[in-house]
Amino acid sequence: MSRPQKRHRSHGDTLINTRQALLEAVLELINRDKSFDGISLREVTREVGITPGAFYRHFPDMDSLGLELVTSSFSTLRTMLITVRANPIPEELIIRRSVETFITYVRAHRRQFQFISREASGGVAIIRNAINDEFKQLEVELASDLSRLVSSESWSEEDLQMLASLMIGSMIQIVTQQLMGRPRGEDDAELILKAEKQLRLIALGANAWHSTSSKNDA
Amino acid sequence: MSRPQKRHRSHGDTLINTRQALLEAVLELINRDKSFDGISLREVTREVGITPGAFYRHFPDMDSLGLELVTSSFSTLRTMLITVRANPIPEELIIRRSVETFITYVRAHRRQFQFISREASGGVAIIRNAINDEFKQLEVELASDLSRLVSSESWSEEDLQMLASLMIGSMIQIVTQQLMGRPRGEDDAELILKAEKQLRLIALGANAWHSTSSKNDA
DNA sequence: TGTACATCAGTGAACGCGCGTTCACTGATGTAC
DNA sequence: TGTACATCAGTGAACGCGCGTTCACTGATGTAC
Repeated sequence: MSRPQKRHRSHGDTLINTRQALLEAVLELINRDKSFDGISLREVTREVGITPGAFYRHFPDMDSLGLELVTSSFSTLRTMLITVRANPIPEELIIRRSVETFITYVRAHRRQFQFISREASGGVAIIRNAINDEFKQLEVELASDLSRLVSSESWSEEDLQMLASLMIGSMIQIVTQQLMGRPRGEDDAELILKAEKQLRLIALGANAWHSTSSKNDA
Repeated sequence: MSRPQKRHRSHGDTLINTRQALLEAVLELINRDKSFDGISLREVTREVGITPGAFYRHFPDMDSLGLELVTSSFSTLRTMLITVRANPIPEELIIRRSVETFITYVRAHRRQFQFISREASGGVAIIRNAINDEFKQLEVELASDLSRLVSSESWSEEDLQMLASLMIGSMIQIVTQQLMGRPRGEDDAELILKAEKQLRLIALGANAWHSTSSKNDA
């Protein structure tokens, strides 16, 4: 009924919404095959439907917006990991359940993971470093979790980090494939199976680890 | 003695050199923290020292140049893999030697690997896809190599692909860390050791694979 | 050895366009009285 | 309930700049005679 009516939103209420819309606009543009480095401030505001100048009411520059995306995306990822850990896991199904939860989350937050995948080795150093710090942090946390599960007698902290890094690295790899590749034969179900198998193989390797590692260290 | 003398190079001789210089200029800009998506044609010609229009004497557009970089970078990578395979490997040292060769090559061709790492999940779809096709190809080749090494009785082709993918994926991960991270504690020697350990753990997992995988497939 | 001609990498000027940033402004909302 | 004022998200015009692409041109080199 009311005609378009010039925007001029007020403070308080819609401030947060426009801010959010700016963040989501960047994710949307990433999803449309841009890299953060190649997205212009004007594109972002155009996507949201505000004038370029209005951007500065919310962020001092694009980098700040990017850093906030890193924080919020990893916050989503952490929420997921808490879910995985919280469930009392029926022993042998731990890998299967973890992978399923993981993939479900990735599907539900597709664009955030796409952002992380793409910018983890992207061209903007400040964002790339922020992402890799977060990953490093996750590895430390996982290593600490593993130290409780594994026959801890002689797993050095270094080896646990290595194992955690291998596990997380493999999952990143799989997710990146899921998010970036064109269909190309492989579909989601196949990737879930592949992720499961890779983790299972790593777990087998971990079991065999200490019976042999010292032997080979000649 | 002779003063600068306007360029106007001739055909035949320096054609190839300028072409090469354009390719290398892009690698140089990638190395200076840009993504391919964010590099302009003018930046590239400025780097080489020719006028923007002259670019078109060598490539129809930036994408074509990028695709040629993919091809030539993977050609380097293949050369390396042939080296790794050609050496008669003294049994137990296969992993150690392979990792050493790998890291040495990466160091020697730093900027090509940087390009591949960055653009494998970058914002330019045509280049991203070209890179991932090359990786897929490498996985197929490695799987074929592995089928000769492994007690081949009951390794399915699918499982071999999974194993190859895990191995190559881990190495990409390590290399990306080597090329993209700031120093941040970890130095090269540590990464070599980590890569070695990860491959050794994967190899252990592979050895244990078939005694258990069917059990768990309930 | 000398001359005429073809080739073609590179020049430099021009074009219209989208960029980031600034700034005085508008007008809807919230608050104080 | 009504009025005056402060707040501040968003406007719209302007700026100088770097962009990709085009085009007629220049001049060094290679080739034919």
